[in-house]
Amino acid sequence: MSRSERLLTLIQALRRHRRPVTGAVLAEDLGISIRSLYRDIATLQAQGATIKGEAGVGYVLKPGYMLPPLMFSEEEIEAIVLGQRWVAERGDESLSKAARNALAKILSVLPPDLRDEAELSSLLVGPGEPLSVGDQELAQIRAAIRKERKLIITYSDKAGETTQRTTWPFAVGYFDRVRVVVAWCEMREGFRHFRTDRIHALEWIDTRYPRRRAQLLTEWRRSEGISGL
Amino acid sequence: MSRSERLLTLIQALRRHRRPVTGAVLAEDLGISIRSLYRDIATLQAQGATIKGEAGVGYVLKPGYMLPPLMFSEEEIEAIVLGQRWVAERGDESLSKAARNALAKILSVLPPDLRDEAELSSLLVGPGEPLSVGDQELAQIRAAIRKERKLIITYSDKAGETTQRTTWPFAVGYFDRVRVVVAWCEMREGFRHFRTDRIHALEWIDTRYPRRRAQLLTEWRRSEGISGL
DNA sequence: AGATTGCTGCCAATTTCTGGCAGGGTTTAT
DNA sequence: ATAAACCCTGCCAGAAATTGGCAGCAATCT
Repeated sequence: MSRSERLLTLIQALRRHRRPVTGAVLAEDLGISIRSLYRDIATLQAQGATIKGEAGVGYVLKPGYMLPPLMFSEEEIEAIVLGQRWVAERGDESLSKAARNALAKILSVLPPDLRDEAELSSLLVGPGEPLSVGDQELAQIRAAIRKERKLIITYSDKAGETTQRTTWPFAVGYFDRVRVVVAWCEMREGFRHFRTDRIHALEWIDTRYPRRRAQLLTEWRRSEGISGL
Repeated sequence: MSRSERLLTLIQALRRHRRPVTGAVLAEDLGISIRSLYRDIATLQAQGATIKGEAGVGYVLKPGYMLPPLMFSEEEIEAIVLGQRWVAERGDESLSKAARNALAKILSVLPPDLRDEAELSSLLVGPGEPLSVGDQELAQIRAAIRKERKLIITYSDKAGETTQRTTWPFAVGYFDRVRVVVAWCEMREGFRHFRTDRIHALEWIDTRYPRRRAQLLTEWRRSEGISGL
């Protein structure tokens, strides 16, 4: 196994363990000595991987995605740049920032001539309608989704009636003018859609909901007759 | 210089030359022997780079972007997935395909557990308004922009008057419901915006327009009072 | 036909990588 | 406070990979 392959294997090994892992265990996994492991960790860190090593504890990998070298066509890069510009323009503040960071990371590794090319990429995103109310809460909602946490929301439906519901949020739909939270509603015992601009209040309760997000998503898709992706 | 650095340098060296370059020249550039160069080329090809070598001619790199290993945070990957889904949904056919390919490339290199996570990413893009007319031509327009070629368009303005104009297209703006081609108009001697759904006919003439795309873009930005990006 | 160039196998010299050791520093547990 | 576990670095000899030269074949261009 080449060294560069091994580095990817190391990332995956780190990811498998949620709790801190000692270097000795990782070295055993990879079939290398501790000394080499330290060198590999250092190399990964130099490449931008966020591996934290604590004396007396072990290593933890800050959740993230390490991508190996990749080749994209011109048009694929155009699609990526355009997509990130759209998210930067239309996403909530936190997601927008992530999009700008991701784009900056990609651009920063391109040779200067290509970077200019991509920065000046000719695909532009027009400003959207002013952000609908409730966009600030979107970051919170996305966090709840990622952590599979229950969310109590105060919601006004189309008829104007306001209710308070405990929900299991698992997706956000981005439409041109509105964002919609897709969730299981405990009150109605069914899937419900909530426009973010009709959500008045959000309460995060630190309780994990009893189902897996992915499973809810596929079930909801089936119930709505939406094919995969 | 480590080998992996050198491989990136090689990509850049290949890109600088538009015409085929012989291995001997590249080896000279990098300060390595021909023999090692052949090995480096093979390694890059194995990593997905599209380098074509023809006996008696030399090497050419199919235009594209080679990215070194990159680390993204969870949120950054969410932004990328969402962005590509948006482009896949809203872009013209060719760009949409590029977005799907780019996404597939990224997903394919993730370890299985993360791939599921990303595939099932909870950020969804709603279907847009039905694609405005003229979307088929967008791929052509983008190609003209990339190659800095003149474009003769038959256009109906807001008042309904139809004219034929020779234009130098340099950007496309993506709005919620319309796409707008930004171009220098020879007839009006100024920057003009053309909604794609009001373009009736397109004629590609294989003449390069006399200005650089990037320069047109920055000038147009200044004239419109738009800050960079 | 001859020149140019891509491409592969082989092998010795060179360079890099590796693993063990020794020692220092920090955190956790007792 | 002491001990144990662990991260981290420098050093060095042995192991492994890389490199460059050579020889030879195939495809392409003039």
